[in-house]
Amino acid sequence: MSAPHQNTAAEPSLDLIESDGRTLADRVFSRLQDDIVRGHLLPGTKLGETELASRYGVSRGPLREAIRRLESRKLLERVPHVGTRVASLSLPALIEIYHVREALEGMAARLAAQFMTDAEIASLADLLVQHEQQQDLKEDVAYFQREGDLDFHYRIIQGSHNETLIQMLIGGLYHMVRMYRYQFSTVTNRPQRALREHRGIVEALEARDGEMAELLMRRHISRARQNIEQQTTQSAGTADG
Amino acid sequence: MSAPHQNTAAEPSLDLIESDGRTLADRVFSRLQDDIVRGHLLPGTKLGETELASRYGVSRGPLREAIRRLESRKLLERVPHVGTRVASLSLPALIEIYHVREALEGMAARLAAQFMTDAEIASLADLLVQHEQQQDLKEDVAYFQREGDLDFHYRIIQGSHNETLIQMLIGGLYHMVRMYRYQFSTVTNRPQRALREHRGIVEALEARDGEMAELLMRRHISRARQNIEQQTTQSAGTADG
DNA sequence: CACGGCCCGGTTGTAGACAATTACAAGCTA
DNA sequence: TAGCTTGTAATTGTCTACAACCGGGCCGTG
Repeated sequence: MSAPHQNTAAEPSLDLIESDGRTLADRVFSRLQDDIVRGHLLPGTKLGETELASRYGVSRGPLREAIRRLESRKLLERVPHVGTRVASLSLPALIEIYHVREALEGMAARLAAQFMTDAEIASLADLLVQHEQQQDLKEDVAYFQREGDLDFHYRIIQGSHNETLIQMLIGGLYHMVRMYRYQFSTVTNRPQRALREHRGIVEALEARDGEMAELLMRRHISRARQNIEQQTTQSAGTADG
Repeated sequence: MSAPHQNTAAEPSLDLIESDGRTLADRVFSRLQDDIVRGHLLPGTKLGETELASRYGVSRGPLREAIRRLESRKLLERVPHVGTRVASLSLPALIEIYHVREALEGMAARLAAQFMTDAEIASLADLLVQHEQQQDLKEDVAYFQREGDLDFHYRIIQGSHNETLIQMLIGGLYHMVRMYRYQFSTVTNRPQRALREHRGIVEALEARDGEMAELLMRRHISRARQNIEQQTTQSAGTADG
């Protein structure tokens, strides 16, 4: 097993020597964020700078820059002179996020009804058809819930054509949502209903009915939140929306 | 005027040697942010790392960490291998921010009506009385517009008791709003009306009427945005809200 | 005279070494 | 034995030096 290059993928993440356009700090940032969001690094894990630096094959400089950026995204918690650990998201914090999503994505849906092009809406409808087929076939439902419906929400958010809004949701909140989903390996217990709600939203967009789109989106997210609250007061967590 | 210490305020920012609890990078971060927001560094200014480092009396390491954090707050724009410059906020971007504020602060007002303590609301009412007196005396109206009414909005935001929401508004958007105000040295042309609107919001809070508080706050911010749009299509900008 | 390639100064990106602070543990004292 | 003090190891914070990359000016050529 004597490897000339560091190409062996024994550890979850080792090499990022190959150079694209981005800088080392950028790549470490992406890599670390992915490891956190996908649950390779569990919440509360202590992150030693020296260890991480050698693990990713970079010096501590770029690593620290990546840490700083992840800290401002609330994915890492840092205490001066003490250390960095992976942020542990609490249930109340998650509920807060869903409340904010309700306001923000409701707004996004309203703007999307106004600004999305016909082509974008048609593409979104196509996506929904794919989801319905996957749903019918019972084929990898987990995938649908994990990434599929995020695509749905992403597209509507970007359809708002409001860069500030897009940045706040996709660049900020959604990392936490995704992290939560991976943490609790949650598969919604109401996929049928969620899918119906998605379809209703698309229909509102097709009708260019902004108020209706906002109403339905808010209701959709609100129900997802209520679902989380219900499930978690009993045992394990679950979400969609 | 030969000063033994670096107490002379000739340059906008020179010394931060005195050590409190925080780390160097943190202090540089605060200092830089302040210089940007208050307009000591004008939008579009090229920021050389070496020059800045010597200006603030630190090495490039802490400086770069501060830059990275300001970049994720959208106060700096960075291009790899090229350089960093102060973000120049465009009018469309500002309008976007006000649209988001409308949704977010409307939500904050609704939550504030639910969660603010009686003491907090009373204190807010006191603040408003102070503003009205300043207003009556025509005494430093600029101050009222610059910082005074921000206090008003800050308190309601924090009254929401939703940490995510607070972070997004006060930790994110409001820096841009403040920067805009300093840039255009804007004094609202409708202080009377803005003050009346503030009072209406407080009354809704006192009545614990969340829906009314949200409605009034949204209307308040919407009017401020319309005011900006009107003024800027003609000549200089102005804002409140 | 215009255009393209090359060289050079300067800036940013990265690495490694040094200093400062914290946390833990062993030893001393009451 | 309990509590405090102090010493030590390890980690983080900071600095200096080196390497890689970009931009602008110069020269040669069509």
